[in-house]
Amino acid sequence: MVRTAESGAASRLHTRTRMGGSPLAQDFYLRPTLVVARELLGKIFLRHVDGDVIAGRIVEVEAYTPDGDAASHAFRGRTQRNAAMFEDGGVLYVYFTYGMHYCMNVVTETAGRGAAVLIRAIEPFAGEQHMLRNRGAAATMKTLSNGPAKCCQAFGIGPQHNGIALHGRGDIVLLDAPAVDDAHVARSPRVGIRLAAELPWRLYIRGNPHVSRGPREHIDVPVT
DNA sequence: CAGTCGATGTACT
DNA sequence: GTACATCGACTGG
Repeated sequence: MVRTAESGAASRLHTRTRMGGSPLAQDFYLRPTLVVARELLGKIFLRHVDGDVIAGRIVEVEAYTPDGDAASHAFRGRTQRNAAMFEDGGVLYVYFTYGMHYCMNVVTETAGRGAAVLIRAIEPFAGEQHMLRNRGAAATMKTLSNGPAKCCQAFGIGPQHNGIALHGRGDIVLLDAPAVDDAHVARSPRVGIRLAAELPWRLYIRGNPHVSRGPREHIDVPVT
């Protein structure tokens, strides 16, 4: 049978149903960045590619907020690289770094704000074999997606995905899933930054084996 | 384990 | 020119 765009979309909806969650609506992303970051923990990142489904549960994120956050790519205003951060929330911001890696962010708040949440680690949920192939020889099941560049590699995310919507009918989507209890959420300073290094805006699921290498210390203070 | 370091290209100053 | 929201290989304990 010829695969039309329509049947492709129908197939994707069917997969979402099997995964147990519906796509997060755009409203989810339009709220304050720290709130979105906190609630992204536990949600499902899913991609349809080459007839496969790759999916996993977000277990670690970092917030890059729009007001006075010197570590944010948007801190000095809009540039060619960070333009996606200034779109309405709910699109992907993908950037290239260290000469060889891509990292992906979920854009938050409303157009013109310049805010995003970095996806730092995902617990594989489906399509692990596909992820292994994408990651290459050095990868193991434990290191499939326990870091921001590894997440992009595992899911095949690259510059062609910069600015795409996560709440539409495309082949990359975030699915709702049960909230993670406060007791399981830890905070620490963000990893690998120089500026604003004291801000504890890395959030992760405490004890989850798919969280990246990062500070062991955590701060038991509610996210504000 | 932990710590160190090279790879490798681009955006921005 | 410099810094970079990283990774993986390698070292030493």
